[in-house]
Amino acid sequence: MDKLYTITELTREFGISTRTLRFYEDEGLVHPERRGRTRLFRHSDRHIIQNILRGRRIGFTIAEIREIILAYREPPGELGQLNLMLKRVTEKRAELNQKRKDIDDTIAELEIIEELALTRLAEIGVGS
Amino acid sequence: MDKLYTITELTREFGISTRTLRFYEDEGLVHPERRGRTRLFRHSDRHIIQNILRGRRIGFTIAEIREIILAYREPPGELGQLNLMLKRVTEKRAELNQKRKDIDDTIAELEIIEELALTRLAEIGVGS
DNA sequence: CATTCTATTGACCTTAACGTAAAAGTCAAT
DNA sequence: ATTGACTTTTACGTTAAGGTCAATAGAATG
Repeated sequence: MDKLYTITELTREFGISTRTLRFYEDEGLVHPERRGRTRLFRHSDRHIIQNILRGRRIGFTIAEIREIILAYREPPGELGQLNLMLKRVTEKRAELNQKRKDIDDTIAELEIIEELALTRLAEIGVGS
Repeated sequence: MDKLYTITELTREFGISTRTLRFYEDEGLVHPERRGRTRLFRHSDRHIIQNILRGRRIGFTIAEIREIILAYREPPGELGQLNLMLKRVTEKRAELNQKRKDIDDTIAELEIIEELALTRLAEIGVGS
């Protein structure tokens, strides 16, 4: 089962446009085969698309996403590059931890807003 | 102690530009006083700026941030609006929970990358 | 075979969130 | 009174991540 996906199959599955997938190909993130001129995506492409969308949801740029994908594919051979990569990983992790905290704080704030609204609703509901 | 902040005090504290703060004023998020023409920011403004930056870090647009700020300031009086607001809050919370999961998954992935790199480093370190 | 989808390429267009530069005013200190 | 640091408004510029549109090409189906 080496299923190949057409572009519209994937756009429907992920709720994105064909333009978006072609853009990701132009950016070198994904490498579909060709039958004639039409693209056929492999499982690996599909998996990468999922990663891209995940990265997108948490606010990574395409450049950052590409960096992570590449780091996964081919860990650099040179010492300097490896140390640089470790530093970048540490930075990213700190950034993500900050975002986690921001999200938790915002959820807490949303809950306060929710309670305000519910209280207000109860008042109106009783009064009317 | 009703300290007022100048614009550059705040840009330095938060690591943002004056342009950014003026933009936030144009967007109606912040309402500094004026002494002559120069802006003087209150504590409440400073607090809102912190909220904006937090929202920004987790990828909210200015419009979304404004919506949250307004919801906090003045819970709507009308029933339809209140119900709409509750729906939006529920949506936002779901979105934030998804982002939390995305972040956790990405952190896990970064840790794999880190281990790959450390292993590679050990190999090189021993070999040289 | 003609038609009807669906895909492709190339080009220019769009939006948010500021950046940047110009021209000019304010204020304290030298 | 000039320098220097800081501020203002106005206005055009920029970048990322696609959107949109036109013209063309294959593919599939009646």
